[in-house]
Amino acid sequence: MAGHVGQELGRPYPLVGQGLHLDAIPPGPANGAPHEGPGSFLPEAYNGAAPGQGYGYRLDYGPQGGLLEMQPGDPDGHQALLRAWCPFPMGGEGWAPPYGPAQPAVAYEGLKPDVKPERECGQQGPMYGHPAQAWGGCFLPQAAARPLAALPPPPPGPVGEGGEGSGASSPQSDGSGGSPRAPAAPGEVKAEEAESGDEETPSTEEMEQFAKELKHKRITLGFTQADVGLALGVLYGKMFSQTTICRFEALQLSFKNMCKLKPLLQRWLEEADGNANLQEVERLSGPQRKRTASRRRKSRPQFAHDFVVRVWFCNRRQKGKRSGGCSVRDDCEGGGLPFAPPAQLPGPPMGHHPPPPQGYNAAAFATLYVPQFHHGGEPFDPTAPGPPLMGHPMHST
DNA sequence: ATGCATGAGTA
DNA sequence: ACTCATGCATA
Repeated sequence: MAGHVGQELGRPYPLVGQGLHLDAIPPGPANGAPHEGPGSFLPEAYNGAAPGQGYGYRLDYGPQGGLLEMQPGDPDGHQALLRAWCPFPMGGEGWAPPYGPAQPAVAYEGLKPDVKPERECGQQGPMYGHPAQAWGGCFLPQAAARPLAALPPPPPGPVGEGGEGSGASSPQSDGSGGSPRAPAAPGEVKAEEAESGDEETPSTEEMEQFAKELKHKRITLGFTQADVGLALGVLYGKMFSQTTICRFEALQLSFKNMCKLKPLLQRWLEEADGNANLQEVERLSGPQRKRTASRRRKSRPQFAHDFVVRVWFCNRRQKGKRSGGCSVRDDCEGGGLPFAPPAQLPGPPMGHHPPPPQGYNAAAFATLYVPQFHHGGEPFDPTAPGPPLMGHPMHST
């Protein structure tokens, strides 16, 4: 379950590019409330457990974060949207943890090779003059890591791995100690590799090539290594540190490890690249419907933030009406609040956003992971007053 | 970008 | 005891 959030196969909603993109919200540090766990900027923050339904993501805008949940059958993702953020204190009135506390999750086991890697040789070969651990182990062709495409659909449940803490927590699928060595000699045992692309055990050259490409595109797209590491967490439930991404790019990981990470990074790359292209296309496709001209274009982070705030108010009004009896149509207009907002909003509304984590490139990250909202095929600004938000069920309070 | 530490898995 | 994956802290 875990480790599989956002996997394309089972992912109910696509990432940026088609309709609503809720499966990834830029993680950020908890706002205000100094508490650990959910909401804090930790890997665990992504471990929204969703036993039996949908996929969960912590939306770190609130003090306790929020669970962004997506479920099949909610094509527009409004349900998810409305559940995206809960302004109420955890456990407090109005708050019902969708799935309970985050649970320790398993790693991205899908990438664990089914077969024990077999070393073909035991020669030393610290490639690229890097760490002693570099390029250890190699696979025989049939021992290649399972292609991502063959991974089982993301079973519902906690995502990612429990906190990485300081030590490693990755499952050691191999453990075979042995002299590091480059993978199979190019061309020798990797015949059937061609068709499936790179999901098969790549050759050293391919790996180098990929690492190079990754770095290049990453930089081109404006992402930092940390961004990528975070993205993997969001997309696949297994977050990686800047260090790891850096080492991957520098080919400083064991070959086996490289093989394990490659599919994830490859997918990230495709995702990021694809999105970039899409945006370019949209940009070039001319001035379609101009958004409300007067409204300045918001940055995506701001956009997402505003949306959250907006939903909060909507829910709040709705709640008020339910108890107050007012039955006037609520158009979610920003003005004329039927009641005064709480003196202190627990989330983004009143607080200020703490600085993003080190190396976190919010702008670039948002470009790829902040959802874009569409309504009837047309993109719309959920922070704007109007129909789009209306009529959609709200998160039960 | 990398030295060092850590913890899981293995022999 | 040792290998390995990984992250933190820091240069």
